[in-house]
Amino acid sequence: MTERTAPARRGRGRPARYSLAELLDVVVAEFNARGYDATSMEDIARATGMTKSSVYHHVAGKEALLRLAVSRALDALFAVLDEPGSTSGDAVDRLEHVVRRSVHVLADELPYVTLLLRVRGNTATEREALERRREFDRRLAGLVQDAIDAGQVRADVDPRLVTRLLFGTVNSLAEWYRPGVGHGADEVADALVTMTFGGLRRRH
Amino acid sequence: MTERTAPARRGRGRPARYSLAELLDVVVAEFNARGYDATSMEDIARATGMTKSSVYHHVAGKEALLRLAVSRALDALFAVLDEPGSTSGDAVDRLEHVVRRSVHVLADELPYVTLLLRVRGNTATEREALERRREFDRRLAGLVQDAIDAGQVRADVDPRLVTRLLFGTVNSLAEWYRPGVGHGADEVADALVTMTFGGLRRRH
DNA sequence: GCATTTCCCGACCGATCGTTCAGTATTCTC
DNA sequence: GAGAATACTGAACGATCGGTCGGGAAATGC
Repeated sequence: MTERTAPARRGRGRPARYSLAELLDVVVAEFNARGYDATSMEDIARATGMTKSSVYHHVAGKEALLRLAVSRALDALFAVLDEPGSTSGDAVDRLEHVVRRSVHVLADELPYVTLLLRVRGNTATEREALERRREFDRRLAGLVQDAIDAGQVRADVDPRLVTRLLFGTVNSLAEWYRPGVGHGADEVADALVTMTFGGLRRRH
Repeated sequence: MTERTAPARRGRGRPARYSLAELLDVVVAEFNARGYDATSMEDIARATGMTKSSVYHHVAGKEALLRLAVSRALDALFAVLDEPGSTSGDAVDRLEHVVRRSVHVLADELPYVTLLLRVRGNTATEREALERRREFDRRLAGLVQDAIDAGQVRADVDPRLVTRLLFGTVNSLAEWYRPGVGHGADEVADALVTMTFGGLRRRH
């Protein structure tokens, strides 16, 4: 999305040790291990095997690395909303589709989404990320409202409250889900939908 | 719990501007606003109206402030497990009691629990807090297992997965719940139990 | 082989970090 | 009021922060 994930470009000078995407993978792992603020450029240099100044050859600075990372997560999440399953069909099915696909995005882009979910708003970059996240949450709330309006989700609970609980559950996956160990993303999505929609769907 | 919340002690010398508990309230608010690592002792001094060096008269250092704060949260959470409703009665009712009371603790001690949930393990203090959290989670998993063994919760989902989803939902409250605005803790607990237990309880 | 392009490094910058300390202010006890 | 006790301050500490810069290393194109 941001750049070709291939080793590097072909061209004139000395070949790079990292493509931008590869570099970002290493950096985001560091950010998540220690937290963005607690991770120094020295930490990043050590993790990449380069020196601090070499890192600055690839990116403008620490904040630019954060921007690249959270943008990747946000792009992946917003893409879910444009999928056919999110825009057509019964409202409750669209909602369930977005929930399931959000789980998969979280699993596929785990480090990037994890970083996004921890952004606090200290810098301009972080505040912009928070604003995009809020926009995403508004879209989700709209889906829940649609499902209630369609009479497919019980109406005796506040839709905004349901939205926060439902996607709070999804986001909490970032705290413990690890790809490859334990359950796969499909199983987790099944369990989550069973638990939450079991209580949300109108009995029939 | 940690100290008398009263203005200060009565005694010989100059009266203190803050009791330890009052100081901690201000500090934890700062930690949560910017994140622990991004909050400098200068920030804390400004928020309290004191100078940096005055803060050191009250506490040993920045890490000691964190330790006091997360201990308060952990003490409150563990206390829930010792309540009568958590130790007697049907297994599924004990589980529901712990969920509801955890929501209330999270609401009552919101800044402290929020801080606890964001601990990453950079220092010895943080790693000890993480270990206590893991012990708490183990106790929770035991409750879920009991409810499954008693045939009161559907057995076709992994108990550890259910535990993580269920209390992931509870913990996600820290991301948006604000006392005084929107719903009260009781309403949130009701909605959360309805949504999750609706899908968890065995149909009868 | 030589110019060009790209990548990378060592040394250093001013700012800020958490912390210390010697000293001053303010209060209580007697 | 003398003296003890507690609360607080200003200035400075070494360490580390994110970032800069000039130059050398390694590749391509001709």
